[in-house]
Amino acid sequence: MPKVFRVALDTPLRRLFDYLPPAPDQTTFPPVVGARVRVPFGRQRLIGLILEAADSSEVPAGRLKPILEVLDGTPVVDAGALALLGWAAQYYHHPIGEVLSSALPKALRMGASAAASEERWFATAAGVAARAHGEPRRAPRQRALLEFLSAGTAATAATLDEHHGSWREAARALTARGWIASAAVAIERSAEPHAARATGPELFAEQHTAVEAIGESLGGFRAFVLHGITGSGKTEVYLRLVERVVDAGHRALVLVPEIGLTPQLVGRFRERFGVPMAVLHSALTDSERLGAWREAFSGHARIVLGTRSAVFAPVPDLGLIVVDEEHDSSFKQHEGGFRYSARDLAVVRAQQTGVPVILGSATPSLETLHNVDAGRYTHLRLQRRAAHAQPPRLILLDLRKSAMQAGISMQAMLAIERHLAQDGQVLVFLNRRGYAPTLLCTACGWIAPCSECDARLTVHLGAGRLRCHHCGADAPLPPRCPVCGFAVKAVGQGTERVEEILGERFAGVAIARLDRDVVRKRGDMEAVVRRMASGEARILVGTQMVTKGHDFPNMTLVVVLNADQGLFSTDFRAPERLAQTIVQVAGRAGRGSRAGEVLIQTEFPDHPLLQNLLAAGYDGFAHVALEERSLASWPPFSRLAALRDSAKTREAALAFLSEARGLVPRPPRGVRLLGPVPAAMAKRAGRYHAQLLIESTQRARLHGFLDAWLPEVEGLRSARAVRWSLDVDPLELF
DNA sequence: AGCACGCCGACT
DNA sequence: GTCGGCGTGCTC
Repeated sequence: MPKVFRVALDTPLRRLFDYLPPAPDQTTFPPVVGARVRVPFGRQRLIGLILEAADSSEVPAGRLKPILEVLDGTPVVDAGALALLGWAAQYYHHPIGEVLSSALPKALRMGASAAASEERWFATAAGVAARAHGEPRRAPRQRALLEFLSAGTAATAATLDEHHGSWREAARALTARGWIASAAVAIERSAEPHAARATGPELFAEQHTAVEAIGESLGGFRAFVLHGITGSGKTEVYLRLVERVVDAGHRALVLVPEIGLTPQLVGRFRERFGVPMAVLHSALTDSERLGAWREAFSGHARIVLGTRSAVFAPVPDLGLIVVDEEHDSSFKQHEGGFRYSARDLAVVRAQQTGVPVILGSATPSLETLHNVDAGRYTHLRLQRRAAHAQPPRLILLDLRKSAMQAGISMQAMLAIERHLAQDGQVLVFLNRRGYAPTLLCTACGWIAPCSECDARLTVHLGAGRLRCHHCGADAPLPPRCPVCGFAVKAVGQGTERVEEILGERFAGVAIARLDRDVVRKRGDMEAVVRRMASGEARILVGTQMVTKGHDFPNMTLVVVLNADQGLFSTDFRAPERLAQTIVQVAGRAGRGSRAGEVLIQTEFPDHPLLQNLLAAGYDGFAHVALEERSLASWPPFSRLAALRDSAKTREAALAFLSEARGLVPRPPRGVRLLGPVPAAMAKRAGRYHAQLLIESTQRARLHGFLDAWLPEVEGLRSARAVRWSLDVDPLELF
């Protein structure tokens, strides 16, 4: 046996810890790489993962402690998963222990068994003998239970529930006398026969070409961009390929954005395939998550479908990875310590595993399109819409020349009226929830501020509250100005107010709203979707949430109330986000046989971005945007990392980053440090935020620099006074 | 990150 | 006289 085991622990320390083998004992498994261990750590006992076995340690022998217990007989993290997690730890410059722990469900980190097991009850030899003598004589329930357990094989709790009602008390009494016992037994799942499954629709030529191209690559790595306009049938392409993979006895991993993992999508997969599926998303409870992980780990699930963190799910004999809506920002973890891109890691995983990966989107990210240009990804297009669907017509409405009613122009109102009269449904898109973004005093000009953020409080009229959308602060809506006592008024529009205005204007027409305030719990979103699908509601008002997933064949008009947020942002990604949002929301129109109309309200109808998007579509936009990125040397033509921090004062936040920068008065060739600067919204939730950008045109240079620099940054005294984090490939810059 | 140890203010 | 503030140091 190796003399020491190197263990990764869930601490921010960037190193492994060496332990001696456990004392010989029947209760512990032999230690192997990939198994969990319980170890002493300072005064604590932690669960970690064995990453290496070695014959010697740098640590003086006297300081080494033995492993207390090995929790797994076989690795819970196999060599393939370790390779991916190791890659991620290096690339995102994050401690391996924390990276590993983000890949394992909480229940496993707490010591739960990796294999599903269930409690089984059986009669002991003493029990069988006792029963033969007619025991127990005076307890009929106990006698019935003992008789039942003596007769057959070990019974599950479910079986006993069925035959003996409330049997637990009798079981306790029999257990006390040593006549019966229970044990946790691993659940053995028989391979389920492939149930009958639905056959898909016939493929269009383009879909067929895509399926064939990707199908030919099964068995080896290749990255495909499935670039298909909304309604062109990307999902059908995924389904066909997943089918091939599953039929060949392999397994598929499908990643979807946070909001995209709807019961609708899960239902579509379930209907299609009569095979077990594991579904992983953020709304699961710890035990549900453990259950889904076990389904994946055991190989019982043939398809693993999940959001961001599912990229780390165990999938034995993986044959294909799909990333749907690859441009979606929810694939990038942007909070907490370990900030990774599940889309990028999916490509790495596919490469390491030697399987194809499909990145699907109607609006691929510029990074992805750049990879196409560079020849790294294969571009497959779906340009035809299903059935006889026509592409929607996009029209800019000049707000400067329009009479307005609470943010809605007269032309838009008339168009809504017209489409309703023709039995169409209407989508009104506004990326701002609540009733109004501002509460203003009409006398003294006071504006309700958040005391903890550099932001205004949003009016939520229905709830009668003022809320901060940045820190969650929540206060009653004041009836009068707290400063001068005069009347206050809500200024500007949110979805709640738009719903109200449209309700007044189109009395008798049912209106549905879809935003984070409406969708609070499971099933809320489906309820809204059902109201629209049934035709009961005919106008849908919503935020970003409406851009994902749902098809309303009767939706003939889309109104974008405000396209201007983002036209003049300092964030270099703002135009990309705006173009994606407009194209995605426009794609909601006209999916049936009727042509759709899309009205975009703007004060800047001549803005090149909008003009270009209308004239040349998303492709034209992307082409120009990539040129601009290239000229300015922004990603994907350079690589970025952001060192961010927050502190109780602005000075402290800036001081740490300045010191960090001061460590390298002359950065290495090809690496630039930009900042530090306060964040755009410097104060958030009572803390001051700032950031320092690190830029390089070459990835290797950037990472080489970070490798050398970060340990020094970590050691700074001022690092203790702030909360800091490193974000590699940041999406949001300010 | 935890969790200790270690010295200086307001309370039973 | 103690309870407790968070500065500093360590974890195989």
